[in-house]
Amino acid sequence: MARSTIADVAKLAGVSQATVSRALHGADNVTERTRQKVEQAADQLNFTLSKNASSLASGKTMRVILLSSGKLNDWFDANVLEGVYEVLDPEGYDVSPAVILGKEEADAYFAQLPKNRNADAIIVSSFQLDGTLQQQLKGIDMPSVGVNIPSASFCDASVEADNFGGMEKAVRLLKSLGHRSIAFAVDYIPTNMVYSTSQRTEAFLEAAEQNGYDEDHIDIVSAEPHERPLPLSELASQLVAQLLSSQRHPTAVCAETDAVAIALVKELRRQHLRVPEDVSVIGFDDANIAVAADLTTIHQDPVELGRMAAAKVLQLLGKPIPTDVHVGALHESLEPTIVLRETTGRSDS
Amino acid sequence: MARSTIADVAKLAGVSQATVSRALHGADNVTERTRQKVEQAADQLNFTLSKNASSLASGKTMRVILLSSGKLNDWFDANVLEGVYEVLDPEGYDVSPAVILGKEEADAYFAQLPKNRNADAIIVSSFQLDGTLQQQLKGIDMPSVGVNIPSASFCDASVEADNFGGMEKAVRLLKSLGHRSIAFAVDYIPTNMVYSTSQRTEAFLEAAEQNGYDEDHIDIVSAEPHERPLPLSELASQLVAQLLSSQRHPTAVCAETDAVAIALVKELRRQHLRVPEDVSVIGFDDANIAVAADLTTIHQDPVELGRMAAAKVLQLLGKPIPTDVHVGALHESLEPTIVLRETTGRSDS
DNA sequence: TTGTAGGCGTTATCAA
DNA sequence: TTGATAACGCCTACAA
Repeated sequence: MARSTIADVAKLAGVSQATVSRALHGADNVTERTRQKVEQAADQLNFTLSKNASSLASGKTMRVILLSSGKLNDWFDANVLEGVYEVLDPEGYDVSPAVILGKEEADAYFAQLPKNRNADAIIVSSFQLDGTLQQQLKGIDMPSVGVNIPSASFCDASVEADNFGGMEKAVRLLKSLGHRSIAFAVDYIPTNMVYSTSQRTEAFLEAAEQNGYDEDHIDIVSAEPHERPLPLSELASQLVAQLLSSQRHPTAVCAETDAVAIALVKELRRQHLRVPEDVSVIGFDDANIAVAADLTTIHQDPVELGRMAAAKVLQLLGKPIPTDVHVGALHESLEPTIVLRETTGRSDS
Repeated sequence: MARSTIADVAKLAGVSQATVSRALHGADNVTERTRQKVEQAADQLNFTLSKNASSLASGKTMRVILLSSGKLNDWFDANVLEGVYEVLDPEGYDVSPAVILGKEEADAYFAQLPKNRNADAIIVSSFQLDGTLQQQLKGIDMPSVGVNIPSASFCDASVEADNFGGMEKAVRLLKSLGHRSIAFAVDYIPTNMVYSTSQRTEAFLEAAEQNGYDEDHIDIVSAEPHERPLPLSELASQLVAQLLSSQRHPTAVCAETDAVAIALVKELRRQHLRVPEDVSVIGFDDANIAVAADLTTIHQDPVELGRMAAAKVLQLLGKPIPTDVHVGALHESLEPTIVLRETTGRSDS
């Protein structure tokens, strides 16, 4: 069955193509009677508008790109995608996910992007862009909104989970629990690409200082430099070794992510240290693995970040925004919360 | 900066539009020298082809729809998406995710689908389609491939994880461990939509029988009917109550999914039963929460399912298939494996 | 190997 | 409110 075109519908309904187009788009300047005729005809012919043809003619693609720095099955990225999809899909937008894993890929992608007007807007999730890329992003003619991007002022809008606020809460919790010496555990981060999570080390240091921890009571433990991702067990083993051999004897550790935290807990227990009795551990993210592992952690909500980002896209595109989506300033920050579970407790010492 | 068109490039390169098109598509019938000229010109003008215009002219959309029955942040669906993306993206295809959550949405979507030639192919993931929908899917002119769809013969191709084979392994494990009375735990499944996981109950029963368990040594515990998703703790509490009050005193339980299994483990421990000493628990899926919770489980690989599905799409589209992707028969089944962790052990009784 | 020209299915402008 | 008709940017016979 050959696809029918707007011309067929027009003929069947006895009107012009233009009218069909108007009717099917719910334009206001169409008689109710005409609209009905058209809709009937369209139904009969099993017709819907071709997105491609519409796009070509109108210049609107009805598509927005979601650029992720992680794979689509990463907890964070999958959740952002879900949020973005939730608000964009009902508005008739396709969301076109794209992933960019390293600096080279990013360069290649952005070099080709400005030329390519194949989307109405772009959402960039979770990585820092260097000066060149920022320029390129600015240079393209479509609105851009950043998600969890440090200093995202080069985007037209942005949302982020406040790493600093989150870390502050974690540190304050540890202080309340009586921990005198605390540590931060972090995987090695390749220098050629800065991710959102890399803010967290800085955030931890800042929070620790502000809460009265001095150099002699702070440890930063991190993995050896490595090219490809380390198995978590290997990572944890390196980190725990540093933790246990530190002269500062930390009794609590914040981890960069839940995954790192969980690996830490397992390795600590393997070394016959009790968590939380001997060592407290706090994660970051509150991914679904955190509840599975009963991990105390900092909760952020990437689905909501995605929703908000999508709302900003709509806003920048001059579209009405669904009432159930929050929308505030162009650049917004979400305050993480802390979730107490089983891996933190009072310090004995 | 106004977007430049193929005409601009043609002029600058001193060739015809047709040649530009050919050159940029890597057609073989273009002189190397010509190609270079064209590429240079394109570069200079910051030009790339417009996907929309190409699609319209060629009839190929270079887009494939991925239809999920779960949200995009569900473990299974996110992983399938990743797999699909991994193989389709390098081939120049966009993957356009769409989610359909209930029977009504499915009806609406499929009713509109046949009319809508906005993709080159469709991948349908993880739900059973009733007769009508099957007909509609058959009726459309684009290739369809199913992922984890029971009896997917109405798709042009399909891949699935073998629930029966997986369950068989789980049951055999329990038998080896000396468990005489075993149970299966399952959430209530709304009757208006059949998911892939609903095969698992059947699979369990079949496996149990074949391994010599009779009616007096098999329990199926399931939640009360409910409309909206139950909190897992609530679900677990219902299930554990049934488990512990059964006259058959099961010493091991297979769960429909990892999430159910983990909730079960927590609730059992809350009731002061030891896992695995008193009760063994096996999950299904080997999602990332399973390793976080040290859960013994049946491992399946949805990323690989996604990859294979995408490869089949390519195949159906008559495209060459990347060498690193497995491709076999049109309808294939993947055998799950069992992963031993900490929630299973010998039966004491 | 390259060029010419018609057409892909809509939208938008301008009249009517 | 509706109807002609010219774009939109590219592809693909077909011809050269």
